[in-house]
Amino acid sequence: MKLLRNNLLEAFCAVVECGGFSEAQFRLGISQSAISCRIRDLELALGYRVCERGRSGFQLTERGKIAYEKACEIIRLVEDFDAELLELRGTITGQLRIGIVDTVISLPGFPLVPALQRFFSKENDVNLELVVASPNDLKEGLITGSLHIAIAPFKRKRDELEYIKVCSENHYMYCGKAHELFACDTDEISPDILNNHAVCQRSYDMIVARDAKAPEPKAIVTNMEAAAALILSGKFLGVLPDHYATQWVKTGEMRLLEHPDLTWTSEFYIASRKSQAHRQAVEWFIKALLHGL
Amino acid sequence: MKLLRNNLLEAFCAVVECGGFSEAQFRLGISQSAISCRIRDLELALGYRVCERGRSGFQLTERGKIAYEKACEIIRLVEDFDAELLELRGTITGQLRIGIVDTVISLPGFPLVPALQRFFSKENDVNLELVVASPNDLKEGLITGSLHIAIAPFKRKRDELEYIKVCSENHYMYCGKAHELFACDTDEISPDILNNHAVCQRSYDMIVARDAKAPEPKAIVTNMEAAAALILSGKFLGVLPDHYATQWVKTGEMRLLEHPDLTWTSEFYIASRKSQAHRQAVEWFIKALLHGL
DNA sequence: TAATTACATTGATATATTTCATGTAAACAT
DNA sequence: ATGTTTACATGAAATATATCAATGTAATTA
Repeated sequence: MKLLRNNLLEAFCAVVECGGFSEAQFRLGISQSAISCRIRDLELALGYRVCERGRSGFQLTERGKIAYEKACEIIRLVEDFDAELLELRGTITGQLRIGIVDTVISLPGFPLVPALQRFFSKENDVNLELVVASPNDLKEGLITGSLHIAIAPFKRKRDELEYIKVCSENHYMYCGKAHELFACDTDEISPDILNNHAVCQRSYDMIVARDAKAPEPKAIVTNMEAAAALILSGKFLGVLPDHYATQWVKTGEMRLLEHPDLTWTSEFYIASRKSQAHRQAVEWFIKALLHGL
Repeated sequence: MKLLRNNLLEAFCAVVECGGFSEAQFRLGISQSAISCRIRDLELALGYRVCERGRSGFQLTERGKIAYEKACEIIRLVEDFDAELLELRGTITGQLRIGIVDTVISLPGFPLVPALQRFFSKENDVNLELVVASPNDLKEGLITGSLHIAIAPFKRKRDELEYIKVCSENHYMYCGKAHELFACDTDEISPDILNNHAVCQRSYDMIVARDAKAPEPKAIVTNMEAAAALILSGKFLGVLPDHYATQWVKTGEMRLLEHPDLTWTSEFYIASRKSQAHRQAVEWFIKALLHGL
C-alpha cells in the first residue's frame, strides 16, 4: 500500500487546488485522462472516494478533506527530506518558505530585501515561496512546517521557536484629510479622542487597547492597505507605521495625531524552529538576514 | 527530484540493514540486479555515493550514514501517513510500534498480554512491532516517532508525552547460593552490605544509590537476565523484581536479602505522544491496555 | 433537442523496471 | 601464481506501468 507512488498525492492536491481535473492538466503538465487514472488509483488504494466530480461540480468528500490536509503535509515533509539529502551534495536546494507580515518593505532596517540579494547572488537551486500573513498564521506555519522562516512582530514567544530581534516599527495615530480632527489644534489631541471617534485596527495588533476604557474598534482590518483606505476615507482614525503613513502625510492626505500616549512600538523578530536539523538553505538565509545588522 | 520514487529508499535501507545487495534480495523479494539499479538511481539523484560495496565489503559513506538515518525517518513518517489515510476507511491498519522493558511478562498487572489478546481478537490489518529497550531509548523512540506506545517505569516525565499509570513493580536485593551472605543471619542484613559486596545494577535503574555512601557498582547490566546470571554466579548481589526472582528463590538458588531499606518500587506507565492526531490503531491499543485496569 | 462541459474508459504507445545472462574485480584457497 | 568464489555492475530482452489520443457518458445549459 503506497499512497506516495506515481505522484498520486500531487495529482490529488493539484486537482483540489484547481477545482477539477481539467484545470489541473496545465498545472501538472499531463493529460486529463492521466489525472483520472491517478485519482482512480488513489481511491482504489484508499478504499474510499475522495471527491465528487463531473459536470455537476467538483467537491471533496468528508474523508477527502482530511486526506487532502494530510497529503499537503506529507508532501511538504517529503520535499524537505529531498532537500536535506540533496544538500549533502554541497549545493543548497529545495523549497524555502518564508513568511512576513504586510507593509514591511518600507520599514527601515527590515532585512528581507538585502537578504534576498545576498542569498540569490550566490548560485543555488533554491525555490523561494514568500507568504504574507498575520503573525499568528506565520507562527502556525512555522510550527506545522509549512514555513521555514518568518519575520514579524511576534508578541508571545513559543517555546518550540527561536527568535532573533531584527528591528522595530513605530506606530502613530493618523486621520485623513476629510476627518474632523484633521484641522484641530495640537492640544486637542489626547487619548480621549479614541472614545469619540471611530477607530480601525489591524486584527492582530489591537495596540490601541492600552487603557481600560479603550473603545470597541469600529472596523477591523487584516492588512495595512485596508487600514490606510479607511483612514483616507476620513471616517476612521487608525494606527499606521510611520514609514508607511509618511507618503500621505507628505501629500497632505493624512495628519499625524501626535501625542505621547498615542505611540506604539512593535519589535520585529526572525523566527524559526528550534531543535530541528535545519536545512542549509534555511540556515544560510537566516545568516543572510542577519548579515546587515 | 523525487527520492521516494520506486522504493529507492526502501532498497537503500534494506541494503544497509542486510549489509549488502545480495542479502537484501530476499528481504526485498527482487533480484540483485534490480537492487543494483535502485541504488544506482538513488545515487544518481543524490549526486553522491551512499555506500562502498563489492567483494571488499559493504560500508556506508559519511553522507550515506546521514542519508540512511533520514531515510528511515521519512519511511516511518510515510508509513504512518498511509495508515492514517487508510484508517479513514474504517478498518484499522498500518504499523503499530510498541516498546517495553525486559522481564515484564511475569509482572502482575502488566497489561500487555491481555491487551494483545483483546486487540487482535478483533479483525484488523495491523502489523505489530514489539521492541524491548531501556526506558530512555523508549522515550527517545516515542519522541522521534519510531514508537507509538511504550510501557515502562518512566521516572522523569516529558512534556510532549502523555503518561498513564498502570502498575508497579517491587524490587528486592538477592544473592546466589554460592554467595557468602546466602547463609547469614537475618539481622546481619542491612544497607551496609552494599559497601562490603559487589553489586550489579541495571544501567537505567541505579536504584541502589539511595544514601550518600552508595558504592560504585561492580557490574552494569542492561537486562534482567544478565543481572540474574551475575547473581546466580554467587559473585554479585543484585536487585531484581520479586516476580522474576521468585523462580530461583523457590529452587533455593537465590536468597532474598530482606530489609526495609533494601526495597524499591517502580511505577509503570503507558506513554505516548500528546498533541498529535493519534492513529486509531494507537488509540485502540491504549484502550485495550486500559481495559483490564 | 442539441450543444457543452467534465470526467471515465479504452486500446495503442511510450516509459520504466525487472530479470536473465554475463562481465568484472577483489578476496581467498590451493 | 592460478583458479575459484563472492559481490556487485551491466546490457538486452521481457515485463509491468503510465500516458496519450480518441471516444463514450452523464449532467447541464442553450
